[in-house]
Amino acid sequence: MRNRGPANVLVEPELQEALTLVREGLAKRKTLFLVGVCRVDYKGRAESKLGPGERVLLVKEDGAVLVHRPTGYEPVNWQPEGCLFQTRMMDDRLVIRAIRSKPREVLTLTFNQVNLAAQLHLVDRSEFILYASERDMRQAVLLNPELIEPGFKPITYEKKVEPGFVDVYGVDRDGRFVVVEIKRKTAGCGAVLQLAKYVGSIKSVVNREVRGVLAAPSMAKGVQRLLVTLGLDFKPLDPRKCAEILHKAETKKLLEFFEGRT
Amino acid sequence: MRNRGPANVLVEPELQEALTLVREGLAKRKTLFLVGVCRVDYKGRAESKLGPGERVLLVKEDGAVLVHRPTGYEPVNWQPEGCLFQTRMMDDRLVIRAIRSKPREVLTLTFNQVNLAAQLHLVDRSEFILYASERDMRQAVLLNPELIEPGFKPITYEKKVEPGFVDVYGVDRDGRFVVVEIKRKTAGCGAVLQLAKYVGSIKSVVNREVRGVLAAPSMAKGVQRLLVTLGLDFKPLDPRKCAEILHKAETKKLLEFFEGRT
DNA sequence: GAGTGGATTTCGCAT
DNA sequence: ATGCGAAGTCCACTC
Repeated sequence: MRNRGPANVLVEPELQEALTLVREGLAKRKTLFLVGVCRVDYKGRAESKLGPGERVLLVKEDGAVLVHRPTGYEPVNWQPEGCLFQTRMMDDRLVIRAIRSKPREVLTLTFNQVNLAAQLHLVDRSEFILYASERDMRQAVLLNPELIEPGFKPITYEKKVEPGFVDVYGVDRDGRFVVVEIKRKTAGCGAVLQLAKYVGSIKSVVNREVRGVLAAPSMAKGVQRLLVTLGLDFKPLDPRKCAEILHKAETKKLLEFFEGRT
Repeated sequence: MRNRGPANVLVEPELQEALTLVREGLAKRKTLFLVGVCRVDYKGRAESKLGPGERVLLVKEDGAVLVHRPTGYEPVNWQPEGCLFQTRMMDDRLVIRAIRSKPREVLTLTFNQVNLAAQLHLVDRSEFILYASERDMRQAVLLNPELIEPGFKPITYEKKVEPGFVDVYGVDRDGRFVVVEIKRKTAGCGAVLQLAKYVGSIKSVVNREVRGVLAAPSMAKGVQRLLVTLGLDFKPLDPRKCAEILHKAETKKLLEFFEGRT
């Protein structure tokens, strides 16, 4: 039943056996999975206590720790990547301690019983692609300014002005200042008012014409009227297209990197 | 090797076997654990793609889903509690789909290979106690206003005033308005200035005396002088004691609930 | 149901 | 290092 195949798995092991597996896994930087009855104590930025119960412990290859109860999206206790470990038997219990130094935080699990223990080496090199975060859309606009309009030249982004942060700030083909407000999804009145505030704020400083462009996949109903009233422009911007642009740029960068290496 | 003991565990199963275990686990509302090579696709508020690689899938008893890569605190993809599942074989691959209705989000895992599959029923009834979040401390003050001072009567909390939000707002034994600013840890100058701003803001509105009380476990050095200068008060407030108060209140509520039922 | 603020938020980037 | 804003944030709670 034990130590079979590439996955090192123990079912209903003695605590001492589990300890051996845990130590080996930590030493080899493998992914650890432990299910059993444990107490959990955390002390650091805050302090928490959790009495005995059956939980799932996941220790990742980078030292991240997750303790999950049988319900809920969030871990009940955790430790971010890069922490150090102590393991030992104490009073017939298996104690696993994960220590983070900055800030100082200690997470202690005390197992009375282990039902399942596994030590796994996971190979995972694929790239994760998320379409359509606002940040990505801004990046795409900076890479391909013509997404806004022909001749648009970005100057800065996340520019701080009085009411907040301008997504992208630049000049158009005629040299007029342009404030671009990007929204990941259908732009509502809030986005327009925000843009108008930025335009007004910059206008009052530079004392010449400033255009405002709202870039979003679509507008909520009534927003167009508001835009027209305030003299602002709208430019449809597809999050997925933005993601493609970024993906291509990333691929190009990788290619250049490897060209530079060969 | 299979279906042994209380934990139903499969090591290096055929996909069809894994499917059976997954379906049984979902039907019986058990905790599911799957390790294997899979693709992950998400579509909902955003959209993401992740090519093949070895990952850990955790499905909890309330339908929460977590997909973890071998590194990092956060799941690469997930689904909050309460989602529905579809499972099937397609082109010799095991497909697990977790669907959330509001907002509409679909998470699809396509396994080429399963290295480890487990179906577990976890019993976990212990109460999780977190000492000292600011929110908990505020709650403790509302439950036991004498933590601030004898005769203190809270009126509202999280009261919006010009510069931000007042933690607790009330009247003292003499009917004077009191603004309470709670800090979870040693209060610095920032807390005092924040409190002073709130006091000033409210004073300008009500046009009579307003006291300010800083409630925190301790003060940073120099803070006392600042408090005295600004005419504000300090009240030591122990986060752990607050946690105890909340714990007792919760217990009392439970008792009342069960009394009401019998 | 929408909106607001906290979180042991984490994460990433800019200063 | 520090600070700030975004996040498929989640989560609890008010309106």
